[in-house]
Amino acid sequence: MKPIAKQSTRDQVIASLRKAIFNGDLKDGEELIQEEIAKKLNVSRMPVREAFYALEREGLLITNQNRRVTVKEFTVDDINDHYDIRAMMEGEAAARASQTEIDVQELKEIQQDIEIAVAEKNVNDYIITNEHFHRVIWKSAKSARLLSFLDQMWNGLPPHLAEMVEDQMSKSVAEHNEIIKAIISKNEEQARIAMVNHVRRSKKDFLENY
Amino acid sequence: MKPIAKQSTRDQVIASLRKAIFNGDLKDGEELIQEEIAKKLNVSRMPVREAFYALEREGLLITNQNRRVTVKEFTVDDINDHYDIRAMMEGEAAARASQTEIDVQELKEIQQDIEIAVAEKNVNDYIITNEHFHRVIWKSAKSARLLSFLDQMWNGLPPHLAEMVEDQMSKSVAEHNEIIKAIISKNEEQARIAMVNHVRRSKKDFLENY
DNA sequence: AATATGGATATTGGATACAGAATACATTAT
DNA sequence: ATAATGTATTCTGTATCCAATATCCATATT
Repeated sequence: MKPIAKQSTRDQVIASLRKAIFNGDLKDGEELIQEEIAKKLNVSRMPVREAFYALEREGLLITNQNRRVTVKEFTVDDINDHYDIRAMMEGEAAARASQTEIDVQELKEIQQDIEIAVAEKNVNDYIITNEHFHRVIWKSAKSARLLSFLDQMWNGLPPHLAEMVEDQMSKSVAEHNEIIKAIISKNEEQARIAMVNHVRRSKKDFLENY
Repeated sequence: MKPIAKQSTRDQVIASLRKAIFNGDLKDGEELIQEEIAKKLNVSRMPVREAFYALEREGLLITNQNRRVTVKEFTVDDINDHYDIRAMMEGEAAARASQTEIDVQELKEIQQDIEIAVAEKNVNDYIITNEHFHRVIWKSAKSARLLSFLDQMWNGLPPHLAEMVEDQMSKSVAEHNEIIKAIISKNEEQARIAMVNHVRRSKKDFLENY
């Protein structure tokens, strides 16, 4: 038996809003009204307010003084910036992970799950398992700051903007294998480079489909 | 005439709490009660709640489910981590800044102000001008993500833990000059190295006085 | 007709009130 | 006496209420 993961209303609202933004149900630049969202989600305005605030800090919403919040519009520059910084930080995480007793077996197993998802063209499974892969590396880097920032970035850009095309997924698989190889051989700089390349290539594909 | 910078109660509470933590008025591990803080600051619980939430995301407070928030206790590992990640990010910022049309004149002027503060042994002025110096570089790096993360880090560790000793301030001045030199010569890697060294040395001094 | 002014409306920010969860304490049973 | 259970208290989370502010629209003024 596992402990029950209680979720506050606020966190549920955050999840709902994030999902809606990622789905495209809430479009870029759209104005959100506390009461409307509250009514739709059948909660009071209070948790919605706190959710707005949280998502503003995450960079997904923009709030102006006493004015409605709007869904952040991402420019090409924003996306470039996002991926460049992410590449640096994920690279650092991979480099650090390669120097620790990271559970390579776990990584390999996740990678197999990813390959299954890709073979089945199951985009949803791909997204979940891919995130898992990255998170194992982040965790092994053993840096609270790095983890927190990577977390913010992972949630910080609506992925719906780029469709997960088949082509992209298989490229990803190959790149993950490069990362695993570098980690196994405990080659710090190779791990960094492999990860940076992986993220940079994602950026390119993202922008091409944008 | 400048526009009046209205500040929400929430933001004022955030500022008060941060200051209290940095001063040591709120000690590591201390439990905070929403209503107590609200009463002390003569506001309602609501802005206090949101301030708690914001400071939790900043890493200064820890909140447990339905339980009081506590002031984060920083271990030596946390401090090492903090400075290491900051070194990486500030290094990146300096490297980027060196490749842009950064206002070197402004940097030099700030540096002069820092030198005055150091000569006068005015710790408060030193803290303000030093932050200014760093922020100019961050801004020139032209990365919203980097800026946001550096901002979080700058506010993320209570500086009261280490006294600003005279010795440290003068070392800082010399290091800043190295950074300026590298930026003037538009030497990207040199700028990065100079900044990384600067932050790493700060860490050492911080830990020695800890 | 164009611009400014004043008031109505919409919406947010903050205070208060109420409900639910966690802890501490007392009481009971073994 | 010790452990388990029930109860009271404290504090947090959510809802509702009130006040302040911004926007919108109608009207007046030049």
